[in-house]
Amino acid sequence: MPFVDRSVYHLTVRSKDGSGGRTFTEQARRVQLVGCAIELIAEVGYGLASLSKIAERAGVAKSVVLYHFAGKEELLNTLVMETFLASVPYMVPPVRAEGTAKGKLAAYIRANGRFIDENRTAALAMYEMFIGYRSPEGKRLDQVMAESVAANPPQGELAELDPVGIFELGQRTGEFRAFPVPAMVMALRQAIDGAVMFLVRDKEFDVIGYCEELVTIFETATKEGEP
Amino acid sequence: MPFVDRSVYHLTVRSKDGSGGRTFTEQARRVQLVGCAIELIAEVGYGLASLSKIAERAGVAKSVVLYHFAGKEELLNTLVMETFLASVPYMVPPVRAEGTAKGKLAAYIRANGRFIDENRTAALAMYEMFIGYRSPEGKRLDQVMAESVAANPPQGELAELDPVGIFELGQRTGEFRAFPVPAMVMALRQAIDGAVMFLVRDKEFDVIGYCEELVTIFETATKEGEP
Amino acid sequence: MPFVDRSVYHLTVRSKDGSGGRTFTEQARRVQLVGCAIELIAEVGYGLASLSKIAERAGVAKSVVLYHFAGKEELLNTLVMETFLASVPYMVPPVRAEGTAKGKLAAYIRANGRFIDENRTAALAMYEMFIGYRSPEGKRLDQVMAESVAANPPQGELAELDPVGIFELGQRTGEFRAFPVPAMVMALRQAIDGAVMFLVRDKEFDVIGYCEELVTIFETATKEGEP
Amino acid sequence: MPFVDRSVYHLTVRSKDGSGGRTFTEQARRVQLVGCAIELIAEVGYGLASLSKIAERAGVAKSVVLYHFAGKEELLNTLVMETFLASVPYMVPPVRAEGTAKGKLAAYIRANGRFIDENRTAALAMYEMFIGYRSPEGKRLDQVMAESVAANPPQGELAELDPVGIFELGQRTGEFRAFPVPAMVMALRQAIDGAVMFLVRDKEFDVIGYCEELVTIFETATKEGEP
DNA sequence: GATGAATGAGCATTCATTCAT
DNA sequence: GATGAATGAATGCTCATTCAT
Repeated sequence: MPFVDRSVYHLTVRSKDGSGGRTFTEQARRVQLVGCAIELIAEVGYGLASLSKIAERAGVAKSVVLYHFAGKEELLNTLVMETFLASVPYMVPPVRAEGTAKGKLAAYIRANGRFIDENRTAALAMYEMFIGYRSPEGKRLDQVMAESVAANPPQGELAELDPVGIFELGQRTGEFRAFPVPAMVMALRQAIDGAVMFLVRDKEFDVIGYCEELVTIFETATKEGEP
Repeated sequence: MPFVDRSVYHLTVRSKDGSGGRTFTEQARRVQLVGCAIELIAEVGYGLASLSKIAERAGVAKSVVLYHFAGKEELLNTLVMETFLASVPYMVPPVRAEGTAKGKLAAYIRANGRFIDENRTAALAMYEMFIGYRSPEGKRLDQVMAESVAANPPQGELAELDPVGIFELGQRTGEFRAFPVPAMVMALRQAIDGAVMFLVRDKEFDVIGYCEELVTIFETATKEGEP
Repeated sequence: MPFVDRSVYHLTVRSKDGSGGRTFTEQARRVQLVGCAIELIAEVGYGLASLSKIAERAGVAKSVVLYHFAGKEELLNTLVMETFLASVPYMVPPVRAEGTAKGKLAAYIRANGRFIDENRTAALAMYEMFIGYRSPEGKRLDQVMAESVAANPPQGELAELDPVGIFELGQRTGEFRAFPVPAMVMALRQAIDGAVMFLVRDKEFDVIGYCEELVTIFETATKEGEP
Repeated sequence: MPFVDRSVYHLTVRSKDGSGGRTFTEQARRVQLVGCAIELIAEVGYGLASLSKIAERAGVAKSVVLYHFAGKEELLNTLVMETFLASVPYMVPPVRAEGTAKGKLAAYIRANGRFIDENRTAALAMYEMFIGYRSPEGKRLDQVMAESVAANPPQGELAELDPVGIFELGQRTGEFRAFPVPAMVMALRQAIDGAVMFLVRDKEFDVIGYCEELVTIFETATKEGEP
């Protein structure tokens, strides 16, 4: 799982003093445990992923998990954040490289597809988290993240993970017709998540091909002059 | 919730000997409990919906739930089947009334929208089930249903809940371009489920309007001559 | 333990609808579990009294305790309230029967002694609770009770468990000298609790005799003309 | 907390070979950790005072505590012994300076009051220990100490911390009446501990004033010719 | 039909302690 | 001297299910 290797970098970067501050062992365990959590959640879903099972999968005692993470919540937060950060290098450069909204849209879909294709387990786990997670107060992951985003908006690259900017650009330049942006965003995001649903059924599913079809669908659906 | 009243009919119909066979009280309790389960799941999600809370909401003892349903599994199966059956009268007649594939596609999306719009709680619960449910063997709801469908394919009306026939018809008649049907089905189904995701955030969301936009998107996306 | 038998009466009386409302079995279990909790706390102290050990002592599964009590907190509340209520018939009538403050003071000490003498285990458990208990927010039992008393002051008999009224009466009538009442209350209450400390060391300790000595001590210590 | 500084001296004195034998660092760490334990226990009680929290308060790793003390038990023993030893210079000289039993009794109460007044945190911690502590075999602190005292009776100054000698002296000289000494000792010790209970409720409580009242109470309660 | 009672498995979390470095 | 890592036992609690009435 290339995703997990890459995440080591991010874990280190994000530690308090900016220089690491975690020992090598600690770092490795955290990565291993996050990896096990990803695998487990991808397999059995968020609801059935317990700390015991994560520990079992990692071959350590349950208390080891709680030694390295303050609680279930922190482990999960880390896992979500890791996956998000891991997707940034997939998504941002290709979108930025395109000059037109149409080009950015296609790049966005293809990049997302590539990330899912190359991080199948992590993508599945994230999907499970999105649909199954509830905070202690009962909030869904997207609600929690929406609030967190409202509190301190993502700077720079992270902001570009949201396709809303692409659609607004296209409507400003006249490339796209005058559809309601939130509806188009939802349809697009859900359609992309459909790739993960296919993966659930078939681990060998052709994610790239599916996304090419999505490019066609959303290029025609947004084109000026339609319908 | 008009949906639940209607479901009484189906519950009766589906009883083993084909003629009812459940007493009126039994029937009423099952309906009541399924209704409570729907409300609870819509509120707190599948993972946090326990039999105790369902019983509490119904104002009966926990054991009553297990008297009327063999276990949590059966209650959930019933709830899913009920909701599917409840959607049939919304979906089938409008689609049948249309002569063209394009007409059927639009009718399908609008009918589905109307069902979600008029059965918000049930639609939400179903969505939660789809994402949170795992069978005792670890299978997701769609996997279980796919296998069940494979074992004994739905006859008559139920078969028409699947949009695959519409797309195949359109490609045969030349109305639609030559896209891969499974991809288009997934994109469509996921986009429609997006209406429920909006409902999660905003109970007053304009489902009908969103579905009109989907009609536009998928009419242009399927039209011959594109892209 | 006569105390526990008596407590059945109070448990019944205190139930919501005034007529019981708990089944006989439920009532019996609650009494049994409170009894076991009292014994255990008296033996090992509050800190080491876990639900598992209470259940073990009662010969039932741990979950049985949680079936009959909402949580550890409720079990403990019940136990404290039971013991308080059980002490009322010991304390109030003898104090009321006396006309003078001096007579009431002696009656108070002797009645408290009789209660401790005849409910050694419960008295010990209460003492352990008073010194060892911390609410989830970190408050001691006397703090919690002081707040609860402030919120809705005890009516009638319960109010008479506090010796402050006796001292104030004696100072009004001129029977007692002008000592600071809170200090005298503390000294008296602590001295009476000394009987329980003796019981810890020696189960056969002569509580009644000790209390007679306390009567002498506090009669001379309060008498007008002294020192 | 002057008490802790003074305790360094005692820690050194008590080390195995009688001549010190601990390095300065070792000594300082032990003092620091005992001090942190005192603060923590005074704040949250014995039951909730864990090694982790003590270490956290001291700003060291949890394992450091176990490096300097064989286990929780040894840390606690040290803490108790320290506090006892710290009280000796408060208690012994004033009592010795008095010639009469009456004078010694008053000096004992006042000296104890001064110690509590000037070592509020330590006094509170000790009180918490007395009520909350249980040895691994289930014995209370006073039981453990009673046995330890029986095994090798305190020599010299430490013996004078017990007021029993004062009461016996007074009865021999005819200053005091013929009360049962153990009862009077208990009443006195408990009444003095009442000062700590007041401190729990109010950190600014006038300990000295309270002890003056105790002097009055116990002078009249012990005086020959009474009641 | 309905329910009160009981149960064992599982959960997240805390804790004192051990050990290698 | 100090510490990071690991661990097993224990805690309060939730849950689906069984059973006798």
